[in-house]
Formats: sequence, C-alpha cells, structure tokens
Amino acid sequence: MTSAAHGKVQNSVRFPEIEERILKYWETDDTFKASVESRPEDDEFVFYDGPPFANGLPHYGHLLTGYVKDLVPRYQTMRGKRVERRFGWDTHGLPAELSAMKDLGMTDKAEIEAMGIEHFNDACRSNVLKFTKEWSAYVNRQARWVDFENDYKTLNVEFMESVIWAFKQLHEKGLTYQGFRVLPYCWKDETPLSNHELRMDDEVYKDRQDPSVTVTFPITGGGALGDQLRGVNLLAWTTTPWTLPTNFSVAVGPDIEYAVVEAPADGPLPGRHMIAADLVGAYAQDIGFTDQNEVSAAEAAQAAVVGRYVGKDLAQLEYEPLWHYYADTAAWGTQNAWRVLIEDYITTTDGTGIVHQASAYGEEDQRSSEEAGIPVILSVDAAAQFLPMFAEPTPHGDTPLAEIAGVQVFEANRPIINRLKADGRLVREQSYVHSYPHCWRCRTPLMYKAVTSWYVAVTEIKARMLELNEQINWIPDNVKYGQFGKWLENARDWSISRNRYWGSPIPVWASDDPNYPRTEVYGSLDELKEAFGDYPRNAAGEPDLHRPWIDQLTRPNPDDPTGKSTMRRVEDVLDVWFDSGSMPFAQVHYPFENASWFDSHNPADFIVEYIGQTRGWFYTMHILATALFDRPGFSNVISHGIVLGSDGQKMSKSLQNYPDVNEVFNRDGSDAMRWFLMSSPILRGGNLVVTEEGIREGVRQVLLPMWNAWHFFALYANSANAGTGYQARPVENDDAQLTPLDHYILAATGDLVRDATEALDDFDVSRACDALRRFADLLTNWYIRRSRQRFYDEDFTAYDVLYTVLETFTRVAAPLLPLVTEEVWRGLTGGRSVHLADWPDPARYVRDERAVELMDLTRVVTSAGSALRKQAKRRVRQPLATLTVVVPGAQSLAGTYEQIIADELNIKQVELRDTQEVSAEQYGIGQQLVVNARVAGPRLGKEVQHAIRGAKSGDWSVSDGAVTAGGLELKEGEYTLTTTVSEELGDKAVTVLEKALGAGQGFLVLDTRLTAELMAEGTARDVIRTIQAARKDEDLQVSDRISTTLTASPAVVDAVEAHAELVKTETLTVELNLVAGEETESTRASVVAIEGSHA
RNA sequence: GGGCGUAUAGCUCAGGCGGUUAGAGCGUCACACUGAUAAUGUGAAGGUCCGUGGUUCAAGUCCACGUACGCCCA
Repeated sequence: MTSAAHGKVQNSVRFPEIEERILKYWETDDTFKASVESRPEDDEFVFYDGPPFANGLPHYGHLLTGYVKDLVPRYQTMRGKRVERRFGWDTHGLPAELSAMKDLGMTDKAEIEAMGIEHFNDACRSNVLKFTKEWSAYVNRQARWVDFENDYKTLNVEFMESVIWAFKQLHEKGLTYQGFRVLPYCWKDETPLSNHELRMDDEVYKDRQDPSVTVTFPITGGGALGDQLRGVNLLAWTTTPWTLPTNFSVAVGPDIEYAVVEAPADGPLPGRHMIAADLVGAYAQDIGFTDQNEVSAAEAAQAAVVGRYVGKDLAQLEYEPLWHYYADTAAWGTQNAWRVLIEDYITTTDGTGIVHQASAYGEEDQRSSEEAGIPVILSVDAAAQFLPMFAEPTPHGDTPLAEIAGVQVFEANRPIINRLKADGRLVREQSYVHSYPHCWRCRTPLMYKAVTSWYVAVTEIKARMLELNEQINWIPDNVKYGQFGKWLENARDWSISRNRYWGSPIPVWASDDPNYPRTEVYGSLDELKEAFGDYPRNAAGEPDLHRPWIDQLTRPNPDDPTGKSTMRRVEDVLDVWFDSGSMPFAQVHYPFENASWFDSHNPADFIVEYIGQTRGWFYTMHILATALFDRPGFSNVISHGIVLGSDGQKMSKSLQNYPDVNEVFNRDGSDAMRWFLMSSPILRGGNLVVTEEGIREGVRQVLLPMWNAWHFFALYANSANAGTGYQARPVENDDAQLTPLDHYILAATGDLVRDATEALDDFDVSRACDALRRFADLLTNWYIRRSRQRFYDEDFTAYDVLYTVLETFTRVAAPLLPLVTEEVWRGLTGGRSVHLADWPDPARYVRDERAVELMDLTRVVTSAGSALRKQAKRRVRQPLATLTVVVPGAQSLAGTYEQIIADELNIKQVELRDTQEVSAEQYGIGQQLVVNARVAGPRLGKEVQHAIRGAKSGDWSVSDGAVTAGGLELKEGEYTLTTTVSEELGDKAVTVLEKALGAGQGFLVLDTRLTAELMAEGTARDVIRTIQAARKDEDLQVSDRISTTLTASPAVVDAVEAHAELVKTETLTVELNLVAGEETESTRASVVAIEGSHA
C-alpha cells in the first residue's frame, strides 16, 4: 500500500477507544510531568485543588469541577506558565464519622465511647480512604492531569500540625474565644452545627408543623407599673412549648402599644389580660368574647379595653412562673428571672406581641438574658431528653412535669401542653407550619441549644475581609458583591469546635479544677514535647495528633499550689472546614517547612468550586487568609452552578434521573462529557440539566467536525502524488497561491485564536466553546466543502492551508478536548504532544479584510438564493439559466465569488449588477412605509394611530419628498421606507437582501424558466445521484471504476445520452449501458466495480 | 410571617429609555442537498408575554392588587 505522510486515520470513529489509547500513551510517555517541567520555574500559575471528600464515588458535580481544574491549568501551561497540580483529600469530620458509624451499625455516641475512640478513629480512617483508588481511576479517565503521588491528606500529621499552628496564631491575635452560644444542634449526631452548615444545600430548610401556644403569666409587681398592673395576665406566645419549663423572661417591643382587656367573667379566661393592641381582636374569642347582636367578638373585646401602655414602660414587671423547678434562686442564679424585658426584635406579625424567652434555646433569648443577668440553664441532655430532675419535687413540693423526665423535647410538647391546660394557663393552641432547619447529614430536625464552643471572632476582621474581597476576581462577577459579599457583610463569629472524635484537635489544655484556672495553647509538635515530655504517639509509636493519643497528654497544673489539679485537653475537635480553610499553607506543612515557597504561592491564581462554597471552602479560606496573612487566599475564582438530573430535579440515585457516568465514558467519551459541561451556562452561574442528547450534541457540533476534517485531510494527503503522499507544511502569509477562500479561513483562524485567548484569559470557558463551535462549522461546511475539487486536483496550497488551520484549531481546542485533539495533532504533526505545544499567536494568520468582506457577501447571496429557489419550487439539482445579483460594488464579486455563487446555486450564468445602475421597480420591487412611532408619537399624539393604520393598509403616498400616511403628513425621521417585493413577475423570482445589507441595498432576481435543455441536465443530475446512491449501497470504494446499467423511461434515457460524459465522469462510470423501458418506467441503476481499475 | 427574585414558543432563555409584525438555541414537521462527514441547507408550524385593574395616543415593558414558584431570613 502507500506510505503515510500523515498518521493513518480510520473512517468510522470511536472516540472512547482513541481516548483510552491516548491515556496509555500519556502514561508511558510521562507527558504530564513533561508539561509541567518544560515551563520555567520562575513563571508560575498557582492553582489550589479544592479537596474532595472521598467517602463516595464521584458524580457529575465532581466531574464538572474536575474538568475546570484541568482545563485552566492546561491553557496556562500552553501560555508558557508552570502549573503545579497537587491532589488533595479531605478526610476529617462528621460525614466520615457518620459513614463509619453506618458501617459499624452504630446509631449514637455512647456506642462510640463503648468501642473506644482509637478503634472508632481507625474505622473512620479506612472509611474515608476507601474510595481513593476509584477516585484516581475516574480522575484519570476524565483526562485530568493532577499529581496523585505528591498528594496531601488532611489526616497527615504534618497537615494537622499546620492546623494547630493556625489555631495558636489566631489565639495569640485574640481572635479566638470560648463562649456560651446558642447554635443549631443536631441531637441525633449530638453535635452543634456551625451557621454555614445550615446553608449547605436546599434540603436543610423544610416545612415542618409545630404546635404554637399562648400562655398566661400573671403580673406580680415590679417595675414602674407593678402596683397598677398586679394580677393582669401577660399573654405570651411561643412555637417551642418544650422550652416553657425554662422560661425566665418575656420580651415586649419598646414602641409597640399594649392593651389590657377585661375578659367576660363567665368566659373561659376571666380577668384582665395584656396583649399588643393590634392583636386584641385576634384573641377576642380565646379570652371569652363572642359574636352577639351585630357586635363581633373583636369589637366587643376592643370595647372592653381598660388600659393602654407603651412597651418600654413595661420594663422590669415581674410575673408568676409557670412552674417552680428553678425557684431556688441561690442554687440556679435566677434572682433576676421572670421579668419583662424590652427587645427590638419583637413584632406583632405573629402571636401576641409578647414573646416567651428561654435563655438556653434561642439566639436572641440568650443575648437578652445575658444582658439582663439571667443565666443559661439547660433542661435537657445531649440527646435532647429532659433531665431526671423533672421527676423530682420542686421547692414548692409538687411534680407538675414528672411525665417529661427522659422524654425527647419534641415528644415532650404534648404532655407540657396538657399540663398547661390542666393548670388553666393555656390561652390558645394552634399548629404552625414554618420552614425549619434540618441536619444536612442525617436530616433530623435541629433544635437551637446553648453549647460551650470555641469561636473565631470573624466579626473582628469582617471589615478587612470585605476590603480583601475587592482584590478577588469572581466568575460570575455578581457573586463578589452578591452571594459572597452579602454573606461577608452579615458574617458572624465562626463556631469551630465539635464535640466529636475524628478531626484535628483543638490544641487547648485547661485546668480540671475551676478554683485554679489555667489555659494553655500549643501550636506545634515540639511545643507539646517540651511541655509534656514527648510527642503524642499512636499505637505504632508514630507522632499522631488524633484523639485519643493527644488526649493522653496531661500534666500537673503549675498554677495549683496543692498539686492536685491537672491540665487536660478540651475534648473538642475542630470543625472540618477549619482543615479546608487551612489547605493553602497546611498542604506544604507551613511554617515548619516551605516557608518561602508558601509566600510566593499565596494567594492562588485560580480556584474553582460550586457556588455553595461561598459558605464553605471559599469562606473559611478567606477567613484564615485574612486573619493569618492579611491577604486574600485566591485571586480568581469560578463558582459554578449545580448539575441537575434530566428531569430538572436534583440528581438522585433512586430516581435514576441522570445518565450513568461510566456509560457516557464508554459510549461518547470523556471529551464529549467535558465539552458538554464546559460549553454550558453552568460556569456562568446557571444550573445545568444533564441529558444524553445534550452530550451527543457536543459530539455532533465539534468533535465530529474536527475528526472529519482531519480524516478528509489525511485521506488526500496520504494518497497524493500517486500514493506516495504529500507532507503538508504551515502556510506562509505571503504565499501568492492563496485563494480568497484560503484567506477567508485563515482570517477566521486568527479570529478564533483571538476570541479563545480573550475568553480564557477572562475564565469565560463557555465563550471559548462558542468560538470553537462557530469555527468548526465554518471549516467543514464552508471551507472544506467548497475546496473539495482542489483536493481531488492535488492543489497543495489547499493541503497546506488545511494543515495550518487544523494544527491551529487542535491547539486552541486542546484544553477543552485534550484527548481527541492529542490524537489529531500528533497525527498531523508527528509531534510529542499538543499539550507541550505553545498557544498560537493570532498575528500569525493573515487577515485580508477585503477577502473576508466579499466572502461574507457571497455567503449572504448563496443563503438568500437558496431560499429563493425554495420559494420558486426549483430544486437545486435543476440548473437554472440566470441569477442576477444586485449589490453595491457588484463587480468586485467577479471571478471566484461569482463562480462560488453559480456553483452553490447551480446557475448557468450569474449577472452582477451594481445597485446604482438598476431600477428596482423593473423587478417588481417596491417600497413600504413604516411609521417610526417613537418619533412621531409625541408630536402627533392620538393621531399617530391613524398614520400607523394608513401605512399598514397602503393608504400612503410620497410626492416631492413629502410623505403622507392616513391623511397625515410625516416629517423626516418619523418614517422609514423599506424595500419589498411587491408583485409576482411570471418567470422571475425576486428576493430582497434587506436583512443582511440594509434597506434598498440589494436584491436577487432568479430566472425560473425551464428549457428542455436545462431540464435534460437536471434529469442527468438526478441520475448521477441515483448512481451514487447505488455505489454507496454496494459499499464501493470512492475511487472504484464501475460499469453501470441504467433502466429508465425513454425521456430519461434521452437526457442521459445528451449528458453522458457528465454522468460518466461524476460517477466514475467506464461502461454505461442504457435500457429504455416504458414511459412510466422508474429510474434504476445497477453498478458493478471493474476489477483492477482501482485508482 | 418578613425581605429579595422569577413568571415570554413543547424545553432553555433574550427582550436599554413604553413605539404597534415579540425573538434566539434546542426539539417537531416539510422540502432540498449529500462520495470526507455519524452531516448540512432552506423553510414552516408553534405565543391569552401568569391573572385582574390602572396610567398612556401607545404596555411584554410602567403602577397597584392577586396567583404560582424559587432564594434568603425569622
């Protein structure tokens, strides 16, 4: 056979096979390493990998992020930057613990304690690393270049040492503190959650039905109005009846007006009651008023108002508690409790305008109680069950709530309400539906509960965080001041401690005797060794900062003269997000190692994650970067949208609403998936619906055109010169052989490079995809289609142009289609890898403006001409005599362009006429009047409607330049005259080129007359088509010579005889046998390849 | 319950300051074209611009009220 000048290509393409082959090649060639090391060390582009949590297999969201994490570094590498890419594993935290508990069949913390922290943490460790192999397989299959050998894990002792260093830094800067704070709390996992964990996904807030109750608190005195209001019932409202046993205050709004109502003596609730004045009517029936004789209950209640007070005057009123469990003020510190507090947050939109407060169970409650000197008292244990004390007698000797001891809070609502009813303290009970937060991992409804916790004082550095956000380039840009900026403005202190087991330790030791308080913070292994005599060491004797090893470090409290108290580590571990936020420095064990490296590799040039990380990784990284280094952690960030299933819902395994990842890899390939995800609006913040059709679409629009163009090129380059092949080379800009079509595609190539460069420099990936898509279409459906004959004719200039264009196209497409471009580029050039090549320079591609302009005009004409043929019902195979092209400067289309038009539209003769020299009227082209209502409206007012109607109905005229419509004269600018085909012209078909060229700038006239001669040629062309179809049916080679037998009606046979040479040449027919049948005979062709005639 | 946002073709979405014939891509259908191509070209059908009322010569666009959905917050 022939020697291949360019790589052989197979016609029927299976992209996944090619991809697997390229992946193997990269592995043996070590291309990734070369791509990093071939770039200078002193010109880096710094990329941080947002560590995934590998306790499950990757899904589309991970793949999406992974593709971007690959694409940007590939592009920057081609631009000449050195881009190191280290993989990272996020390993700590509640998700790992829950997964391990599931594997071990555990449901609560007691079982963990029983098993022992050592064994439990071993289980967590293996759980979290369970999928690392599968992960690398996926990452590799998606053609993501990342360094797995030099990876980092958050569970490594080096990483953790940097984490405790960071904590100590914050501590020394006064940015950490321990406090009592009310936090969302999951009683199932027995851990508080940080506020940003409430925003993790859409399923956290779900509607929930809770009982809401209104209860009475009789005023006993106190404050300025105590004597006057003694005996009046405060009607207080709450949606959490289970917190009523720890009611220590009620709150009223300072500017709200409150009314005292005298209830009917014979009603359910006799006596005087206080409620917000606006809400008296709403509670009328509850306190005993009824509709009677035209007077509604609400009106009756209003009439019974006996006093009005402004909220702020009610301060310090004292009231009778519901029960007396906390009556021993000395023991509980409740001497300031059971009073009215003034609070701005109170509204009258719900309830009564008087709000029950329990200091331990509400954020506002806790703050206002602290200000009022009321203590935080918890009534439940870690699992949210009421303490045993409720079964014991109160100081008053009763046990009103004995039933709730040991009962979970939500279960306790009912018995508590029953008790209120029995005690005559219940005014109203109502169910209340509200959106309520649930644990983002276990879906249990959360409660709000006071816990001791360590905090990062984010509010202290908020202003600086906002300033540093100015230096960050967000994609999409609205996130900067929107989702992220707003979040920063409302930032609250970050609760970083978790009462759990598997995580970086809080490096704080405290005295176990409150009489001799002392706190110590350690920020390194060496500091620990110095204080405790040795490193914390695990069972294997290696330094290890995990529990339980670190908890074993204790020492006598140096501040205790008795020598009895001991310094012990606070049990909590750090929020896993503290690990994530520490990643920039902890991945290199800063500051213990790599101090200078870190200083030159922070902030990162680029990071990417999904938009929700504005509350997660983006946020915690920004906090720590600001607090520790006073600079942003990253300079450019893409925050992409969410990947949805094919039904537009969140992807769900059980719903099966998305294509299987491996199926897509095996059927369409990784590049197809990459293209689908990268070209979508998801990188601009929108969401994306994953469908198989969408993935196929990308294959059709870009992958196949690229492949087919390459196939076409290789086919001719290899068979040229009688089979010895032609070695194509990059075309020179000043090559005199270049045709207008060549100039056109070379100019487009330069545009492609410019557009893609600009887009990728802006991190606007989908814009780059658009440019590639447009180019692929132009290349195959215009340049190659129009150049076929030159390839048959072995016009090597065309070979060189196509080589140049394809070689450039594959380089530009390389970051977006790394596998298939590699195959094509290597086939074209014989080079090592397209990813080692430099990004093309747009100036390298000649741009002849005049050629571009004329070709664009030519395309306008062929497109409109095609529509004109359709309109005239003249199929394209039927040659027509003349097309008159009337455009400005028509003569410049003479030659090549004219030839293209004739060829595309199958026209014998194209007549070029300048717009100036032709009278439009002669071709039935008239004018149409359009009133410019925007201009005419203000002047004419109501009259303008007449003019508009006149213009539409034809009731208008132009005389001496004066335009009249509907009887109204229009002034210059109030109308436009456009051209339009106004009459039928028998054997002419006319169309106006107004859309493309502007009004009155051009039109086409098609001569639709059919002569016998033209019809015969049309018939001959139909026959050619029939024979070509027969060749295809027989699976003949393109170059096979054939013997053809044609059976047809006598008229068709005559037509073919008249054009026998044409038919024979076009179909490579050597022997043509014509068989004339009946008049009605349908045309049939049978073809036989002639042996040895292969070209 | 409060704040913000959205509602336009079967689907996804454009529609500065109001201007009378509301667009694009995908999908559907028809026709054409096809020996590198798994393509491609031309066209058609498809709309109560969420509803009601108002302002105006003129409302998809502005205002009010309502409905549905989404996000954020209690």
